[in-house]
Amino acid sequence: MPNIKQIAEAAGVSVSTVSRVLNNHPYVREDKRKAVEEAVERLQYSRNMNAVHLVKGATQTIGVVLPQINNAYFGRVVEGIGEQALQVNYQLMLCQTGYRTHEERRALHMLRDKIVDGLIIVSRSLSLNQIEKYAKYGPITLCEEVRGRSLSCVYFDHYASFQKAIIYLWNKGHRRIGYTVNRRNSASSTTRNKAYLDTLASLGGESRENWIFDNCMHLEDGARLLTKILAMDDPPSALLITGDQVAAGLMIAAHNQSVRVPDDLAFIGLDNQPISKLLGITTIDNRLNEIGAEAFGISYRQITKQTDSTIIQELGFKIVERSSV
Amino acid sequence: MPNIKQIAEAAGVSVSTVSRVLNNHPYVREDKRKAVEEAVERLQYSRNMNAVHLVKGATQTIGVVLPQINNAYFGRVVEGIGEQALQVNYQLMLCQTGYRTHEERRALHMLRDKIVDGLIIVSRSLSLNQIEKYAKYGPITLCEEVRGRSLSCVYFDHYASFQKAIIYLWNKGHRRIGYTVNRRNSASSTTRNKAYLDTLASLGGESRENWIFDNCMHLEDGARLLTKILAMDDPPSALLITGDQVAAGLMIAAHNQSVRVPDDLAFIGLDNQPISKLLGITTIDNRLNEIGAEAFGISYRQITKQTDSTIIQELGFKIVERSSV
DNA sequence: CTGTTAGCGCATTCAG
DNA sequence: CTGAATGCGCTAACAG
Repeated sequence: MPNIKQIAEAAGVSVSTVSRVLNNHPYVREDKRKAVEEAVERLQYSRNMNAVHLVKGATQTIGVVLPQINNAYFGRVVEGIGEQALQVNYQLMLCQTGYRTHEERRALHMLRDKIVDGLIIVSRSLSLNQIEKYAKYGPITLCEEVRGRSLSCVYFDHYASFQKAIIYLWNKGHRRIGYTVNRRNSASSTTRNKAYLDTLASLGGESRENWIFDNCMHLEDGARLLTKILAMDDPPSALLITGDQVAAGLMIAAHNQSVRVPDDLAFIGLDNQPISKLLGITTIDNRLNEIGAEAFGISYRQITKQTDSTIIQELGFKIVERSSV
Repeated sequence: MPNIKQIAEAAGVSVSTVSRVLNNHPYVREDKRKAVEEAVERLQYSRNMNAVHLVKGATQTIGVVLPQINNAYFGRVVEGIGEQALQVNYQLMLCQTGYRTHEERRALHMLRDKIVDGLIIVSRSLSLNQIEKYAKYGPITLCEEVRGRSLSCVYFDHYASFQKAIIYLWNKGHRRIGYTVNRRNSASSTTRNKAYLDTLASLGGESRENWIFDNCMHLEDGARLLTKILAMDDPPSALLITGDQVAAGLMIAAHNQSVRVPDDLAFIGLDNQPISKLLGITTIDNRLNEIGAEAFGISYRQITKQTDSTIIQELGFKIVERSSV
């Protein structure tokens, strides 16, 4: 592998001239440019980007932190990030954490150690305090609502969406409303719980602790959920399911066990995944692709100094009516 | 951000000594080591990994090339890759290509330009000839059968699995057997077509061009497929569906339209995804996670020079009997 | 328009 | 066990 110096020699110019043609600078005489291009071609030269990264102090790479890549929810978000990254020639470094704080910290270190120029944290275990410590090394964007910190974020309003969904169920006649969460102690779960309690209180409805179901993340969890509900003395008549995968699992299991939807059990999903359409599940479209796309946009603008302050961006949502309620 | 030189000064030692403690070298006097560690702590020092990458000529990063990340098939493979990478402290660079050769080439350039130490190509559009040109820059591993080239691979036997599945359907009494493919002109599709023709010929069965359905990749494609089949004069009675997402879409659509499975239409899926279990779809378990894990292992061994020659590895598969046949 | 030169930050010989 | 010196490959300021 030749280096820039050898190209310079071969072309009979200086290294700076080579660098100039490599970087498409103007003000290079045409014959010298040709000579360099010829030498590059002949010697099969290619830049060592690590040297470029070192001298530029940037890598054109942003890190994406998420618990697992093989997941419909995260997949959509990353897809959104990836599409935007492509547009501006940025690379994506994937950090699969499994919600282990050790791995999340490793990702943060990549920012500190200049392996990535910025970080998008799609979901996390680490506290915001821990994360914020690394903000001085580069822009960090979270996919959840974060205020009053040196962290940017893009999110959709969990509170409002829950509220709207509960009212929707209420207006359809449901009075025994429950919901599922992915992890009970996550930031969004806290918000949702508040929305649940507030909204039912304001409607004069009842909320029950045992109508809240934890650890619902995957398809199988939906099937498990049905089993649990069927065994209850006081089952809810309607559920907010935070994720269409779980909703799909629930729908299929209901079918298998001849539980009628929505008559015996009604529910509303989340994410508007393709499967919810096929199964006729009423869901909330929260524009996951856009969340990813915006998260990248924010990081990018900050990296390229188009803006200095942290950015807080909320995206809208809407209920997609189908036939599970 | 301090650099190694400033740490050396602060600790009253030379840069080489700092470098030694940073890299856990033996033969550093305890008091000097302490002094360095103290300085690192106090000045909040962290290495600029780009400098390390430059001097070491490696980045501990491998690139993963795939058309789209938001996909159950690729998700499983990447998950397998990621888990292994974590074990040995390697990073993953994601290259979402959308099967655009331009983007695939960009990934190849990352190898050439020393951004990544190796490449795993999960699926591609580019020809093997094009890809092979880059093998001199670092190990490239494909997730498909490739022989007689300077490329490694890990795969499961499409031919044998198709053969076995067809015989399985045949033994269940089916005589009108068709199949679906993702992209008609991909490497695996060619192999499958051969297996289809060979096996049916050897059984004395019939194979028909219009029993082969192209562009079947996603859930929705399964629903579309059913519509197509229902409109045929001579529909197949059984199908090999190359992907459980498509099989799931087909199953759900069949349910919605009161098509009885397996009586009116039987089929066997592929990938043994969670949804196939829930829907009772007979499928082929081709160990996608392991394909990813092995692909990483191969790359890793080659990068670390534990082996020199290209590696060709085949993984087994088995039919998982459920109730769609 | 072009070449010289001084770094970017670190690892690593080679003497001692 | 330690430090001085060299080089990894490239960019950019500077002087011409």
